[in-house]
Amino acid sequence: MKKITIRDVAKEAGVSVTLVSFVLNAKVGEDGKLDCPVNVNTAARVLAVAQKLGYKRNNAAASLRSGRSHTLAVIITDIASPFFAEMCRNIENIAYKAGYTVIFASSDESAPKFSQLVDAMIGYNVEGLIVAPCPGSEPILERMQFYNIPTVLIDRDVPGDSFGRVLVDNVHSGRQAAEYLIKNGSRKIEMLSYSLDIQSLVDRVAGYEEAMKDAGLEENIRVHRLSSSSVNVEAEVYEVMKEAKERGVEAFIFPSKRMAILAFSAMQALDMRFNKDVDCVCFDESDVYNLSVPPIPHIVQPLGEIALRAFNLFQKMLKEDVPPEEKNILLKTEFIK
Amino acid sequence: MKKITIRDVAKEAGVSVTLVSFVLNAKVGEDGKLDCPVNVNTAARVLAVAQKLGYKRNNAAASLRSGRSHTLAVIITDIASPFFAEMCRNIENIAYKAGYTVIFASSDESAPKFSQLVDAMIGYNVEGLIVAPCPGSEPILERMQFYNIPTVLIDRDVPGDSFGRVLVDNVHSGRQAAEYLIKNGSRKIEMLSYSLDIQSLVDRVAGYEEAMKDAGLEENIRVHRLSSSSVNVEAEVYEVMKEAKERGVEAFIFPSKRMAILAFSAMQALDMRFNKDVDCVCFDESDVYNLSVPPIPHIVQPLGEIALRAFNLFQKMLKEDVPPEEKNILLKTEFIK
DNA sequence: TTGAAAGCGATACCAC
DNA sequence: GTGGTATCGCTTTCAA
Repeated sequence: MKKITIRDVAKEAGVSVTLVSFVLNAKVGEDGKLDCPVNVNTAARVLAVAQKLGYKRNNAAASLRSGRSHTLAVIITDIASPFFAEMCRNIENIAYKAGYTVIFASSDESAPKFSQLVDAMIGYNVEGLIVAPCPGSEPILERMQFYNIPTVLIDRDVPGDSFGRVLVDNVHSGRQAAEYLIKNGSRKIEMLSYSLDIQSLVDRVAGYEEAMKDAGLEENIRVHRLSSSSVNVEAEVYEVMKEAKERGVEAFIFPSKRMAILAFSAMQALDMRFNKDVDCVCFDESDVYNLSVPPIPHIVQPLGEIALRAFNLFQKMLKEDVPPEEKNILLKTEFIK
Repeated sequence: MKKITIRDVAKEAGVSVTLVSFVLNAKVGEDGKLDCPVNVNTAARVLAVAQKLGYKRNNAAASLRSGRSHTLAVIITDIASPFFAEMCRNIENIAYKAGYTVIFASSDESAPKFSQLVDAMIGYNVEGLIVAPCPGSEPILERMQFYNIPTVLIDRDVPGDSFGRVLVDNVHSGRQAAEYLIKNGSRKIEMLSYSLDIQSLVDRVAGYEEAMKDAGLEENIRVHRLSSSSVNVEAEVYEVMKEAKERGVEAFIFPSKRMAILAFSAMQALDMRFNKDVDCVCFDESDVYNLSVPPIPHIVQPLGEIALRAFNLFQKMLKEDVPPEEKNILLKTEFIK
């Protein structure tokens, strides 16, 4: 009921609060011994008393005094998206092992909410921020810079050379998808995309086009751009697939999970079968990919590595000035067969 | 760069720190006016100065002094599970509107990690905990009680009458599934489950059995219990489905997403088609359910409502003693056609 | 090795 | 309405 403070422990152990603080903050060295200028016996006694009394450090007080919070903020656009959820889990695990607590939040793609969140995080004295920026977040991210809080971008880029970045090479992933299909014998390979300029999709398309050119299949390049705003994307995709069937398209690249699912629905209606009538490579992760036999090959972001690199970069930025070449990390995607 | 404190604001505005604190903490009344004993002009000036200087409250200091943190902890078993991810998102949204920050963490079904997390949360002075307990968490949850921190259980139950609970009626959901299939004309309705005693599955099975009895189909009750530990569940499920096909089973209930996917894979291999050869009702949420036409009916937990009820219950418990009948909330599942 | 005492930045109490 | 100041629990000099 009553909170046990460092004073209670000190009194009970018959030492000063200073000693208690020393002992409680000492790191255990490799030899298993406490790394602090305190008599081992005293230290042991303090530890025992703290345990007995059920002492819990008051982080607010510690943070206030020391200026450190051992807290990392992660703001993504949508924690309910499987990609980000898995990302959060990875970051949390890594951070946890390093003694950090992580505060997650979703911006919901809203700049005002993002702004409020950033303020809240500053108020929490977070030591760093890992963020998937939403549209309009550039000026807000400047605030982190003002407070000198190391900030690492993931998933999406925004300009600014103070940020760290851990992004994936989407051009390469588009290439990877196309090359796989080419190697598998397809020639007429087409791609779905949005008419919107979403950078990751633009890059994937570019990679696809490069690979097609390299294979001398330049004439077969064809990208179907869906008007993502349309209420009737289903019909649009259906038309694309129907026409593709008539034209004898051999393979498709679906650069997002959403598009893949739309396409599969259409294919089902058109009685087109994966691996028989048409080959394909998808992106992201979905139960649907693993349902068919053989599973549908897909390309995923290396989540674990993004998380690890982002956290390590944050820690490095916290400690020292990191040169630009180390602050911009570009990872390759993973191809899952 | 330099942190702006309340003193800086006070000095710049030519008032005392007390006034600044009053103004900055005042709630805006319905009339848009600040609800505090401060001259409106002074208040406006203070607000303007704070804004100009870019003042951000130091939560650590505020929390230390006031004992309040406006922070809610949410510990679930796995933040990467879509169910929990969506749950977190809902809780975060609701809590955010109420002025709370949420700290999420996953226990990974590990009691020791859960214990560490709980200690960390206590150290953060969280005002409440919403938790999906993992096996072995009972004694750890007692600690929250010791510190008088309102605790609300979701998804799974553990004994203890100090906790709040927002759970779903799984017996009812099993019944719902069976009744739907019966109404749709099936008689030979069977169910997959695990040999393990997972309470939610046990309840769903019970509901199924009740509904079958009520419909006079007692003899058709059949529950296939998979040895969940088996490395070869796929083969096990395949056998069940194959044999079911031979016996002419008309419908299946798959009480978890995992089982549904296993079953669909097997069905594909056996050339059994949903809605044609066999009807079914699944649980949880998956892309797979929406792929087929018509979509596969499934039963989901009412996420938004669980989140809302859990948060409201936490707030109520924080303010006052809540009678047991209000502390135990049982919700109905949602049937999605 | 040990301890006394000075703050960290806010809030809360009390006096004006 | 307004302001002075003790205080929350801890870390951090500095001195012994």
